[in-house]
This record gives sequence, structure tokens and C-alpha cells, in this order.
Amino acid sequence: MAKEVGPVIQEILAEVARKTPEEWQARLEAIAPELIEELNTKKEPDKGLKALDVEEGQQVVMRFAPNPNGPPTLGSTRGIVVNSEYVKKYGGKFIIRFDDTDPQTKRPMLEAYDWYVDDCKWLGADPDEIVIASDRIPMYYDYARKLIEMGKAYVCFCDGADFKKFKDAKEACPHRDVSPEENLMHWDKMLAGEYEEKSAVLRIKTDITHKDPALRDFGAFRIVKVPHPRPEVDDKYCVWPLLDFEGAIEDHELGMTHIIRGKDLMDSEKRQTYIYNYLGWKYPKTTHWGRVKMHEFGKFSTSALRKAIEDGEYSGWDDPRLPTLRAMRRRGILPEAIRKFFIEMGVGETDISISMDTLYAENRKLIDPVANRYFFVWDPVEIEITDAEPCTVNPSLHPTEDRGCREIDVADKVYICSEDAEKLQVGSKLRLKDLFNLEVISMEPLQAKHIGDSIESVKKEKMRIIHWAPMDGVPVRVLSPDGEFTGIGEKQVTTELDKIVQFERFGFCRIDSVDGDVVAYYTHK
RNA sequence: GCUCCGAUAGUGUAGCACGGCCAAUCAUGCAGGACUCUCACUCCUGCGACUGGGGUUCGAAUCCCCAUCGGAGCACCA
Repeated sequence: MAKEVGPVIQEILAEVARKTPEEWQARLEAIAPELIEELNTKKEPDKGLKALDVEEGQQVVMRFAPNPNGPPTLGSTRGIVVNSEYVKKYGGKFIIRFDDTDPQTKRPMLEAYDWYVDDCKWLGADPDEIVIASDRIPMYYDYARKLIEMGKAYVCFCDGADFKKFKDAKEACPHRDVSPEENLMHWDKMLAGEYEEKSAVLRIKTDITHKDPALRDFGAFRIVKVPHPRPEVDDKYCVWPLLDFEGAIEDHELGMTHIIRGKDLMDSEKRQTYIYNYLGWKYPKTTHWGRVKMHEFGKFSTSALRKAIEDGEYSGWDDPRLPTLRAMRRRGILPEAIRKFFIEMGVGETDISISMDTLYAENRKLIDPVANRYFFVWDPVEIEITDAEPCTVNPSLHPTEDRGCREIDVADKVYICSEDAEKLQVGSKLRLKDLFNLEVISMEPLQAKHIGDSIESVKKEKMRIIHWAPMDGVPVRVLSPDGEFTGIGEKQVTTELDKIVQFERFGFCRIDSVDGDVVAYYTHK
């Protein structure tokens, strides 16, 4: 059969090749004009996120579920942006849920709850609902009881290592097969605080012989006798749910339709599916993404950062060297740029390592039209203009947008960057941007004479054009991921508090404070 | 040890469910050029990839198998 079809196809293909695309289009027009439009509309690349598998008329409910044990970082931002973007696209509900059920190892930080909500709003992902797991512990207990009664959960008194032995051998531990009644009794004792930490744990029965060891009887609750940092919870509970249990119950209770999360939680779905099946629930549709690593930031963990901050290594959670959202914000990275960055990144399952350059490029396009231009001279040195007439110049605030001018008074000296000064020698000609032209007459001390104002001669003689600062400028400190720059800037930058400006030939900065020295946070080049 | 994922230019990404419209999209990066009184912006040009090997097929980035590399889970962490 295939042998017979072969030559026929060859011939058809040859015929296709004989005529030009235009001829074929004409032929199509003749026999099926209604298809012409399809020909022209095909193959436009999809921008943005891929379509979600949404049923006809369905409202989507999606969530971002952090543990508030530190502030949101660029890593967590992906979850905020992508989930909220889908909700915007399809209409529905975006929920932020704090999975704060570990008062000990990943102890939540009280301030961080607000930080998350704050940063979500800043990112344009205002949550429709805020849920805090530590407020809902009784509900988890109810479901636990139900599962015990069904014979689907049991209190296990094995030591961690012992249980692992049973599990690896695909054998049930001695506690697996006791009656629901007895388990209920143990469970009540657990809740009453009669057992010590680590002495008992509630497990969900799955399939102890499952070929994937990750799926064999997983833990659902453990005993932690440490008060919760939230004052309204404090020492109310000594039995805490583990993520697989808490997440499973909440995703159903909150009516989640779709879940997008890291692929490290792929096995979670398989474990949680046992709970869903026992309770007769339908699991939400899930998608996973891989790890994102930024080239510029090495490995960092929230707890390591926390320690470094306490040790004074960083100035705080918004230190410009940190990958936190608060730092990005302070540096003048706009939320729109961050959203776009993550949306264009998509939701692939591969682990990726991406450079901040991509985010910076996005941000630069947004701020370039709105950032006023100023001179900032880092590492300044004085240059004396021996024959200068005092004058006032008015460089424009923006090279293309018409937004008025600055005003700078100049007498007989200005500051220039030492790195520009180093390139000079006696006889060098240069242009002070928006001011006038000079010829160097002495290196030590650095002196020059006025050789005209004409920009034409600058072009003709290909003089270097450098920026400068007046003697009555203000001290400026720029804090950047690569350290601190100090120098002199125009007085007028003090009117730009909280705005993003461009220091010419240096880069964009957000003006952070103007009382005393001007402090600016470096955005990017 | 057992199990589960993934692999397209330097970096990301589209295409893969349904094999031919793919000598492979877009962005960023890099190189060159135009514009510009900034090393910014804008515009133009160029560079650059289907991990390897088998198989199925007239035809494979796309389907199957193996290998390699990378990631993850097997917690009384999230």
C-alpha cells in the first residue's frame, strides 16, 4: 500500500514545485475563494502567555501561595505575574494564600505578610482574596478526622529512619493497619499535646508498594510545639499540617481551577491526588515551570539573606544588590517591565538562567522618554578655565521631549570625571556639553583656555564631548549593585525626589532622598 | 538506590498535541552603520540554534527507541 502511494506523492510534490506560490494562490482563488483569507491570517506568532485550557464560559480561579518567611524576590514574582495575568486574561479570581504552616523551620516573618500584598498591588496583581492558612487549622483537622474514619490515614509512631526502611522495602509499618477507632484516639491525643515532637505523625495511606518511592504513604501532620509568630495564633496549635495536605485541602476549598507552580511540586500532585480521590474531588488543571536563575545573583536562600542582613552585610531587604522586589522598586525598575519580562519568559518546564539585561532593556524603553537628564560627575576633579566669563547655561531636560530646561551657573572652574581627565594632555581640545570648547594648557594643575562656543568646530575637529558639574553642585551618592559612586551633581536634581533620572554618560537612577547629600539608587545603564 | 521531568542561536522564547506551509519566530545580546552636543533612545544591516545516534515515513525540530547532559522528588521544609 505504502509502496503504491509513494510515487503518486512524488508526482504531486513535483507538480506543486513546478508552479509559483502566486500561481497556486490564483488557483485557490478560482476554486475556493473563501479560503484566501485563511491563507493571509495564518502564522502570526502568539505574543504573551499560551492559552489556558479553559472550559466554555468558565471563570478561572488561580492563586499565588508563598510562605511569608521573607520578602518577595524576583523568583516569587513569576508566580504573581503569571497567575494574575491569566486571571486578567480570562476573568475570574486571583487569590494570595499564605502557606504559613511551619512555625519552626521556615518560620514566617510577621512583616512579610504585608510586604507580599504590597508588592502584589505594586505589580498590578491586586489579590481578590487573601487567605492565611494558619487561620484555618481547624478545617484541616476536620478533614484529617474524616480520612482517619475512612481508614485512609493513620497515626504513625515510627522513627523517621525506621519508616524509611519500611518504605524502601515496600512494607507497611506496624501502625498502618490499626483500626480507625484506635487511630482516632491517638489523633485526639496528638491534638491534646500528649505526644512529644517527632514522636508521632499522621500519614495518608497511598500505595505502600508503589514503584515510585516518593508516593508511598506521605506525612500529613506533625507535632511542633513552637508558638506561631502571628499573635492571633501563637500557641493555639501543636499539630501542624504539611504542605501536601494543607495545599490539597485549600486548593479544593478555594475552588481553584488551575494551578501553575514550580515543577519541584510535580510529585505533590500525584500524592495529593490520593486525598482528592478519597474525598471524591476533582484535581485542578496543573502546569509547571522550571527554576529561574538570574546570572547576576548567585544562589541565595531567604534564610541566608536574613542572616547577612542581620550581620550588616546588606543595608536591608531593599539593598540594591539584592534580588528582592523591594530592591527593584527602590532602584526604579517599573512594574510594567517586570510583568512583561515574566510574561515573555512564559511557563516552560526547563530550568533557565537568564540575565537581568533583558529586564533592563524592557525597563529602559519605558523610562527613557520620561527620565530627565542631568550631569553627575563621579570621582570628580577640578578644571580651571583661565579666561572664563561667568555665565549661565540652560541645557534641556530631555533630548527629544520638550520638557523645559535646567539652569546652571558657571564661573571659572568646573568638575569633570577623573577618568575623562586622565585622557587629556596639554593641547587636547574638548567640548563641555552644552557649555563651550576648551584647550588644555596645563595638566598640574589642570587648566584650560576657552576656544569658542561653536558646536560646528566640535564636529569638524571631532572633539570629545564630556559632561561636567558646576562648583556649586550638590554631593551625590549613587548606590548600585556594584558598589557606591560618589561625586557632584547639578543642584536641580534635588527637585526630582522619587523620580527616575538619567545621569548622562552614567546611567539611569532613582532619586531616593535629597535632604543633605542626594542619594540615588542605580537603575541600569 | 528507586522514581519523575526536561533539552531550539550567547541568553530567553515561538513552532511539537494533528509530520510537509521551517534553508525555523520574536526579544535580548554581539558586530557594523545612520541619527544625536550622553556611552541613553530611535532606525537600518549583519551574526547566531533544532544535544548525539538509531528507527518509522516519500518526507522528522515535530512520532518511537537508546545514549548523553541538565533538573527535581523519595522530609516530622515550603
